[in-house]
Amino acid sequence: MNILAELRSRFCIALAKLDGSAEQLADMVLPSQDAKFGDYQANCAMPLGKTLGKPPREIAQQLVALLDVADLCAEPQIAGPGFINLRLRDEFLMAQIQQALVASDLGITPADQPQTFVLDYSSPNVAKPMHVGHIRSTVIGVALDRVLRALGHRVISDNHIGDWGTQFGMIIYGYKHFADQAAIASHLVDELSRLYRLVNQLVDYQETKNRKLPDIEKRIVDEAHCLDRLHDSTELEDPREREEHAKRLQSSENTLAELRKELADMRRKLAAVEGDPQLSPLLADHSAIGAAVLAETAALHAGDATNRSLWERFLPACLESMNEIYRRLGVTFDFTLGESFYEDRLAEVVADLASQGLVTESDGAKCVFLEGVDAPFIVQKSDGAFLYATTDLATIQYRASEWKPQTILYVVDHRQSLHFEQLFATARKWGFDQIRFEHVSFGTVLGEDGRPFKTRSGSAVGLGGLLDEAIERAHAIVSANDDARESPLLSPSERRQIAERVGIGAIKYADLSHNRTSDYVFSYDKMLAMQGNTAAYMQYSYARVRSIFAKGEINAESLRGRVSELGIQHPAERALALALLQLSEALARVSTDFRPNHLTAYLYDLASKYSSFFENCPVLKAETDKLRTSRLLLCDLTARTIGYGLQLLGIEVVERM
RNA sequence: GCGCCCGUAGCUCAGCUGGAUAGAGCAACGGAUUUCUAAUCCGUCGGUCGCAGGUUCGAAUCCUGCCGGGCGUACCA
Repeated sequence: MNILAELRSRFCIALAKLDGSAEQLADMVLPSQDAKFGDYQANCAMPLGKTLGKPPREIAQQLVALLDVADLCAEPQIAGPGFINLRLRDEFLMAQIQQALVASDLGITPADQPQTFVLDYSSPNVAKPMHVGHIRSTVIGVALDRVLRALGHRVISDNHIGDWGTQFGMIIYGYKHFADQAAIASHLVDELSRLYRLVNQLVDYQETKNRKLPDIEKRIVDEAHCLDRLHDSTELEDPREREEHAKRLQSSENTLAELRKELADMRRKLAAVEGDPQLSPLLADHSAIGAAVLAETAALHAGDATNRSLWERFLPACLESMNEIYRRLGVTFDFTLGESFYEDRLAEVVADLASQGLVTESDGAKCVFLEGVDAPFIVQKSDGAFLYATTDLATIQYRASEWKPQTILYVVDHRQSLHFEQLFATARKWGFDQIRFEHVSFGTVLGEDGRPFKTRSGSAVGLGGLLDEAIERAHAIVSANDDARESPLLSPSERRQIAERVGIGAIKYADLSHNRTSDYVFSYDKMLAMQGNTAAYMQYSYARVRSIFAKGEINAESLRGRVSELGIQHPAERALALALLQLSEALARVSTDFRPNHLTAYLYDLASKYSSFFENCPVLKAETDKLRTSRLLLCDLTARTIGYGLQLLGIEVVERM
C-alpha cells in the first residue's frame, strides 16, 4: 500500500469540509523529516488558517476532529504553529507487512491511471564508439522503464540509434581513403572506429582552420574596435552614465580576453594536428574533407550503390558490437528503430509541415521559426539533405500512430535541451498537441579533474574498457576481503561472478544515485566503496540478510505461511517495518519526475534501517521461537525489497560476497 | 549578446510541492567484535546553503539584481 497516498486521500475528505482547494492542501501531507515528530506530518493548517482568517492551531484542531484515520494512526498530535503529526499504529504496520509478505509483488500500489509511455533512451550513433555519456542515458532509461512497468504502465522502449547521419559519411570517406584492408577483414568495428576518429579529427581541423579561426579573428578585431571607441569617449558628466560606461568597458575587456583565450586554444589544437606525424601528411590532400563527407552522406541518402552497399556491410557489425555492450549491461529494447527506418518518410514530413504553413525558407534552408526562440528549427538543409530534426519529427509521427502514447520520454543529455524545446514546440504546432513530451535530461559525467570524463590520451573512454576496469577492481576487492577471512567462503568462479555484478552494479548505481540533472564526478574508488550510498553497500546488505537464511538453513518461502507470528517490539524493528512499507512511495516519486535517485535514496535508507536492526535484534538467537520467526519474516521482506529495488534499477544481487 | 542549467561541510553529493534544529558518505578524531558477513555499526568535529534585496507565519527551496562556473545558440547528432 502507498501509505502516503492513503493519508492524503483521508485528509482530502476532511479538508473538503473546510475549504475548496482540498486536493492541493492534502498534498501537504508528507513523511516526517524527523522521527520524533512521528511518521507523517500534515502542514496544511497554516496556509488554511491564513485563507480562513483563523489561528492555524484552531484549524488543526478542527481538521483532526474531521479526520478519519483511526484505523491507521494513533491520535494525531498538534505541534508548533499547527503541524499535525501522525504516528502509524503498530497493528496497522503489522497488517501491512503481512500483506506485503504474501503478495506476489511486495504489495506495490499501482498507478491510479495507467498510461502508455514511449521511452526513448540510449540512442547511440552506431558509427561512433559508445562512451560514458551513453551509459548514463541507458542506465537511467532502463530504471525508468522498469519502474514505470512496475507501477502498471504500458512502456514501449525504443532505441533510436543514429545509423543514417553524417557519421556514416565520415566512415565511408575514411574507408575510401584510409582503410587498412587487413584490419577491415579481421577487426571491422575497431577499424571503423579508427577511421571515424581519424576523419573526425581532419574535419574538425579544416573546420577550425577555415571557418572558426577567421571568424574568431574577425570578432577580436571588432571587439578591439569597440573597446577603442569606448576608451575614446571618457568625458562623461553624469555619474550614472560614467558608471554605465565603466561597466561596458569592463565587459568589453572581458569579452576580448575570452576571445583571445579561445583563439589561443584553437591555434594550439591546430598546431597539435599539424605536428602529429599521422595526421599532418594528410592535411593537404584532404583540405575539403568537410564538404566531401557531406557529399558521401548525401550520396548514401540518394541511393548511391557503392555507399549503400558499404552501409549494408558495416551496419550489422556495428550493431553487433553495440549489442555486446547491451548484453553485458543486461539491457533489451522493445524496438530498435534507428534513423534509417524513417528515411523514406522525411520528404513527406517537410511537405506536410509546409502545407500547414509552418515552413519558412531562410538562406536556402527550410526552417520552422518558433516564438521566443532565435535560432530556427531547420528541417531541410540548403543542399536538400534532411537532419535529425526531420527524423525526430518523423519518429514522433510514427510513434503516435503506431502506439498512441500519452507521453514520450527522451533520455538525452542536457546539451540538447534547445533541440528538444524546438522539437516539441514544432510537433505541437504540427498537430501532436495531445501528447506529453518530456526531455528527461541529464548532466555530464566528469573526471576527477572536473573536466568531462576522458582517458589520458584525450579520447572519450570506451564503454567496454570502463566495464572491464570496474569488474577488475571489484574482483580485487572481493578477493582481498575473502582472503582476509579465517576461512574464505568463495570459489574462484564465484568471485568472478560477484565481481561482475558488483563492478557493473557500481557503475549503474553511481549514475542512478545522483540527481540526473547534475553533473557528477566519476570515481571508481567512490562507486566501489562499501560505505555510503553505493551498489556494493546495497548488495552487501542483501547478502548479509541472505546469510542468515543460509546459516539457519531456513527456507524463506515456507516461512511465509507463518505471517501471523509477526510482531513489532524493538524500535529498530518498527523503523525497519515502516521503511519496508514505503517502497510504493519511492516508486511513485520516481514516476512523477523521472528521477531514479528517489529509489536509490529509499533503498539506502532501508539498508541503514536494516543495519540498525541487525545490530540490535538477534534473529537466529532470538529469545523465543515466535520472535525468531517474526524477525525472519522482516529479514525476508527486507531481502526481497532490496533485491526487487535493485532489479528495477537493472542491478543484480549476490547471495554471498 | 541572448537562452538554459548550476553554486549546500575540506572533498563527493542528497535535500521531493516552501515547513520545525540544513542531511549522508569520505577525510580527521574516539568507541563497539567469546554474538546471525566488522566489506559493519555507534559517537565527536565540521555549514553566514555564492552575495544582496524581496514575497511569506515560515525560504537552501519561489521572485529580482549582482558575482562565479558549465552548456547551448542556422544547416552535426
